[in-house]
Amino acid sequence: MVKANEFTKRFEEICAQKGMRMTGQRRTIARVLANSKDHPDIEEVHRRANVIDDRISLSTVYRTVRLFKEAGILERHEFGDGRGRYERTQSEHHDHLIDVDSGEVIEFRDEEIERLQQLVARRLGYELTGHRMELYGRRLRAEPKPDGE
Amino acid sequence: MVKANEFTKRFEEICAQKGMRMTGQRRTIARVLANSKDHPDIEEVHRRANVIDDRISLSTVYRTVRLFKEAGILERHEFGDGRGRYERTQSEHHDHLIDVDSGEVIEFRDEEIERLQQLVARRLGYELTGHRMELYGRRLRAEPKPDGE
DNA sequence: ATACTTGCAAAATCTTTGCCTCCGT
DNA sequence: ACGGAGGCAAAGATTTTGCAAGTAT
Repeated sequence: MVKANEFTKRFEEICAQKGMRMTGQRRTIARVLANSKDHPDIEEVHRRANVIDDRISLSTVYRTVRLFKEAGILERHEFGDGRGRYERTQSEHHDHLIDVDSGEVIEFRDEEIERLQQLVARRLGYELTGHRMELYGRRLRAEPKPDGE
Repeated sequence: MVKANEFTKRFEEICAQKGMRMTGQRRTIARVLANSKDHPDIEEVHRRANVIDDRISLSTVYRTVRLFKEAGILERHEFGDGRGRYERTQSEHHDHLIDVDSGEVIEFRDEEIERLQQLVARRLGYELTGHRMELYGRRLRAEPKPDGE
């Protein structure tokens, strides 16, 4: 919730800047994404937006999410299942570890890996412009962890 | 070409083992994949297979590729464009760097990153079962490299 | 009032599946 | 001959788009 307003504010700036209109639908979708701490797919964003306003169509969610993505304030991931999963861009980049049994997604950041990726790219004659990394794993032991799904 | 026969042979073993039939289509598709050093999508596999035998349908390519994938002798990647890209499983795992300008795919392997991925997973309480890593980059300078695409 | 947005339905992609025929064993 | 395999077309799943109507500025 801390950076939620920041997300919405930044989006409003971008809208104003590009002559795009700040509509109720966009505001709602921005709010949904700003408050999402997980990685919802489009259907899920649609579902959550519809809790606030059930007159938002799936197309609009697709179109709005595309806007956010193009504005760089939203990132798209793919975690194995076919559809795209979205998450707002954070100041600190991070990667994901997916629990192959539960589907749970854990975020992490490893400076050393980040550094090595730059290095590998340079060694191959490239300037790194981005990367995707997902680790898939199975929980070790049964540490007490009450949450299901 | 070195391991091409190995791929086909292994597939024939798997077929025999599971009571699956060694058909002309499968043989052809296996041959195409065995000889592909790049990362063709299904359409491309279909196209290449049709050069050898134009009576292979797209469905069959999909079905056969799925078989290969399930048998573990073929890997599926996604390099940003929506469709799946395939490559036969190599003895040595490797990752990919995608040239964001040309789409060219460069394979590489970095032991240190591999090691760190294991470490990160374990640190988070997981046993690493797999991973996906793609670097996206832009070529530095114009080093003499004769091949275009 | 203008032109950006939306909803809806249709279309576009990529992939899977039903069904009947065909072929490997 | 039996049952797996293939071709074809239809169906699925996800995402995009055309168009007429609605709305922010």
